[in-house]
Amino acid sequence: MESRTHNCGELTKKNIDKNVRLFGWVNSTRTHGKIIFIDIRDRFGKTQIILNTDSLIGKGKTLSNEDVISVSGNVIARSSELVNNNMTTGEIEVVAEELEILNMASPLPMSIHDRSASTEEHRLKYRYLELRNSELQNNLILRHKTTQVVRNFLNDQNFIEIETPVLTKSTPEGARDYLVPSRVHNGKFYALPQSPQMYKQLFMISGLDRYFQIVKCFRDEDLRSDRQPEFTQIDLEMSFVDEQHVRDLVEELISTVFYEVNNVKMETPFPTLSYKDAMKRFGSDKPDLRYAVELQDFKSFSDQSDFQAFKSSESVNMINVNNSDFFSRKIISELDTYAQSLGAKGLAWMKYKANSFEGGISKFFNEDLQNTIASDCDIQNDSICFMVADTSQISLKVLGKIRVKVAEMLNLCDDSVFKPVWIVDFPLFSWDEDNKRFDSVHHPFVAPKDKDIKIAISEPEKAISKGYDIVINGYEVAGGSIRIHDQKLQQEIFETMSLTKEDINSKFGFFIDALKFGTPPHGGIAFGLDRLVMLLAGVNNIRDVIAFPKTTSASALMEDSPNTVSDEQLDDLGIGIKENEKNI
RNA sequence: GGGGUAGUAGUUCAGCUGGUUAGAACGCCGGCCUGUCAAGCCGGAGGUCGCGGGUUCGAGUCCCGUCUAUCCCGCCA
Repeated sequence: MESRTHNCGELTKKNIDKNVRLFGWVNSTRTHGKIIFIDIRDRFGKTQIILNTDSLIGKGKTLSNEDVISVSGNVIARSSELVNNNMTTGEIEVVAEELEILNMASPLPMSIHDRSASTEEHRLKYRYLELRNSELQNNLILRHKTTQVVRNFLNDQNFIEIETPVLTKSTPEGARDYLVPSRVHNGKFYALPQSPQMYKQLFMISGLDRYFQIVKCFRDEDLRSDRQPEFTQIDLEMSFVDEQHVRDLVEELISTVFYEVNNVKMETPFPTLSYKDAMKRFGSDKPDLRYAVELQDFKSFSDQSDFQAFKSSESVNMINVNNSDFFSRKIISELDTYAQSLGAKGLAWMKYKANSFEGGISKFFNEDLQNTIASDCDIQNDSICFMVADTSQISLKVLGKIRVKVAEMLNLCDDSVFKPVWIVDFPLFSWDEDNKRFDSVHHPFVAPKDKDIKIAISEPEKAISKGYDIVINGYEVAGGSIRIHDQKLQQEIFETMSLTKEDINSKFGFFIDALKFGTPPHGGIAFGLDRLVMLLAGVNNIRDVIAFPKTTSASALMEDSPNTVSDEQLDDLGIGIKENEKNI
């Protein structure tokens, strides 16, 4: 095969009169009898080819889209009226001397120029074709750039990249594990890692000091637009640090990534919110700070009103947004339905126009009270208030989701703006009402604040952790903590979570054992790479930044996995499938 | 596990309160055309209306079930 002299995206006026050879796919052909235009495409771009001799035209007529061709010819300038400013190569064209069809393509089952012209089901089945689309290719290139920047940055900071096992051990905490049956040990199973948590802590015990890895993790839980069953973490851990050391490094890493990949300058230090404040002000532990709307405590006002339904509620919160005219009966009703689907009894509202409240529940508030509310809550004319009354937890959570929904409806989010925020001071434990026991808010290895070490055991619900999350534009992009390095405390934390001594020993025994042989203070963080790239790419779907993603039911439509296996394979593993589970 | 939306030609969609032979665009096949750039013009082929059942003289349309995709709740230490 002849050598390619240039790719399809690099020829410019500088190459005029050069003889070149291009390889690529037929992007489109335009036949005009005695002249044929072909756009030849590769990953780097498109170039217009001219066929204008009888033999080339004969060959050109047989071309169809996506045929793979090789063209050699001369680069010529286009006259000014023929320049195509939409193409980087639009100032030139190549007059073909030779055209070779390397491989003909069958008609494609989908358009590669317009992704929206096919259903996602169809696009996933022919993902290798969808990946010819430049938008999707750009996302993968962006992902590549991101990991390159991360590797360089961490390498410069003395981190070393170390791999951890993929066949590992199931643990009782956390998400459901993906299991891999063992042939050699019939009846036993490996688990795929939910994260390399214990391994990276063991690296610190080993004295490796600074570790990172860009690594696949697996969680067998139900999916969302920002969740895949297998996803990639940028995982890192460092020794002899406290929260501020990790956070400083992570801020530098993030701002370096955003600057080098997207040319976006981020201000450091990032703002910080306590978990408590985040819930109170935004009704979420992953608030989108691109819009200023905040929740307000409305209980003291509603208690003075005649609205009985609110008086009996533990908590009433309110958000206020502009553009009251946008909120028609229909839109309000949609929001009410949404609020109810989230567990609220309903969504109350009233509009503020010409210095008084109207509609919704406004009639329960007398004029004096209305004036007090307007001034105390800083209500502007032509705005609307939404209120949810319930337990504090439900009221905040539901209104937090309404806040996001309303911002979406009003287009308050600018995708070119990035607002990072640290969420800190999480509780160490949450009470699991179903199982009547304490559960880690992050995971069992998170250290309590120094002042809370004692109460972590005596009054677990009051202890605050050394955990921290990074939230950007409403997405939890990274989460980490300072870890427990004291063996006794680790043991006690497990016991606080009502794990039996046997369970602790069989699941975590090796790890607790390791802690006693000289464990340095250490901590780290893990980024969701897919979500980070999602933000950088300005898309709101994790599948758009993954080459071969799975559907929301965790199947792969292209290769049709998961799939059944032969009886021989099952026999080897000592596994039988229950009859009623077959063929479904 | 629960709720919403969608499934009709190769692809994306239209198809009204049930009624003759299920339409359009793009793609495909054939023809015309020397300046197009998602080229244009003329002609043609192409359908198990997701699947199963029911109601009806008659179902793409109504009812029940089911499958798939997607969004959300639960879930995701």
